[in-house]
Amino acid sequence: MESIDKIKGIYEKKAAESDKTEVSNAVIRRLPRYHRYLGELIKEGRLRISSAELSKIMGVTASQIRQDFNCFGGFGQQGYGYNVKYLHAKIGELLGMAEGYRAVIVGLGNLGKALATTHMFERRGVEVVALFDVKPELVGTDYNGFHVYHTDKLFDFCRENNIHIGVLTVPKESAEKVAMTLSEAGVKGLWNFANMELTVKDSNVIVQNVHLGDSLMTLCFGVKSGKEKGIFDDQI
Amino acid sequence: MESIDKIKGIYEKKAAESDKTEVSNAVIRRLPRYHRYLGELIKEGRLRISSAELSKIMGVTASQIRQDFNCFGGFGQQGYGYNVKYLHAKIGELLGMAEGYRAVIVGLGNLGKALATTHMFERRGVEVVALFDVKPELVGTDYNGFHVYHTDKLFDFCRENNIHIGVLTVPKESAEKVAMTLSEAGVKGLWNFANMELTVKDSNVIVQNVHLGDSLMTLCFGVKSGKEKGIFDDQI
DNA sequence: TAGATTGTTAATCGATTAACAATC
DNA sequence: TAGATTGTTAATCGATTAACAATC
Repeated sequence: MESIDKIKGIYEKKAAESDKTEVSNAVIRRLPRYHRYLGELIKEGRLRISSAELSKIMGVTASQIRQDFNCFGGFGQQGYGYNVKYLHAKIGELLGMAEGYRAVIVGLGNLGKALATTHMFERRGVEVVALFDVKPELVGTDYNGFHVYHTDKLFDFCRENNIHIGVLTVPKESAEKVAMTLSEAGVKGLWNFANMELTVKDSNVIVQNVHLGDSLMTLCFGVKSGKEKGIFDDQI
Repeated sequence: MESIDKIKGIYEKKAAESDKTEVSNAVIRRLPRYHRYLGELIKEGRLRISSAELSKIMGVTASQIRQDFNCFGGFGQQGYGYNVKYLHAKIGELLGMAEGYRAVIVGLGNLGKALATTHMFERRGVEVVALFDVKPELVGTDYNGFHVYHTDKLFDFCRENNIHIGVLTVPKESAEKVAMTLSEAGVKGLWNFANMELTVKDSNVIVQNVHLGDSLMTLCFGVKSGKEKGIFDDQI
């Protein structure tokens, strides 16, 4: 009896794993880039494109493009290629652009301001709901149409407003504390610009660290080693 | 005669390739992270560390650490481990921190200001020499101790001041033109924050694109797919 | 139908991990 | 010397590329 349950358990686990559609990180990290290029093609009025042509534009192999898209089921049609708009929409969906995610930006220094000013979030279906800072001259004001709250209010605000994403543009020293607050308030993703790696215990929170300094160093390495025309893309 | 020259050519090419010390991109991209962690260890007063302990701290395998460092020759000592300060210094050297690179920031919006304000550059041995913008209210002023020139002066300035790195925080529309100017003025590396991929023809220039939007999208994907505690690191 | 191009399997390549001999 | 830990080779794993049958 016991051993049958065990075997059943193993099978169920296997099934669950397999329909988890385990897509490799390598593929995931390429999705935003596909999305950008397809957006450009739409602007240019292109209706369809083959993996061969897209591969030339993007500087990757056609094989890789077809493999990548096939991780998520067929987006194309034999003999025709891919419908640009459809593919663009599908990848956008995969990336969660249609989920209506809501974000707060914590830390309104120059970087926080820069992020609050671009259209980066709205263009990707993420709504910035509020800004947070501790500086008395900022708290209570509006910036670019967003209200600035004191960071004391962060926990309650996120609880009450169903916030999915917290953007950390605070100084290194307060990053860990803010991350903790956000995670306890139920936020699901942290976009971390503080120059340190967060150790969030809550296993429901995922952290995306942005290390601009690392990017600069990689560029310096390239300059030093005099790489022939190299184009690096930052990602993850 | 011709065929002998041909063969000779092939051999010379092979030799040149082999002493190019071809280090994989995967390794290069990990170097800044090693450097950061070693910096932390120095702050903590650690004098030596084994690959085993470092692997625990950084969440990678000890094998990988030893392989990575060995791409550049032995930095450690059997039975002892690695001298933290020495290793930190060596990796810094590899990354070009001691090269005395000089940079200009072009585009003094919020992002340009953010970069001009952090100590990111000086901490990595890169000197910011000047800022550039086209806005009349900025041109001729100083920002955070750096002089702001009109972008018209970019070409001459870079020529005359031996600038290695150009930071592009200009709007998308002007990015391509600024990149061209910088590359013609002899700049060796472009750090591109404009939300587009540059096509620089000059094969002596390397471009590092920073796509913050891609990073945000990757985070959204993670949130959507409800990845169990995942920590992504942005890089290249 | 013939031509084009995907979806998908097989082959290759490269990167990571494991193992262990060298050596401090 | 014995113990520790690297440097390095071999084994494994995963990702990319090539090839081609399926099919629009």
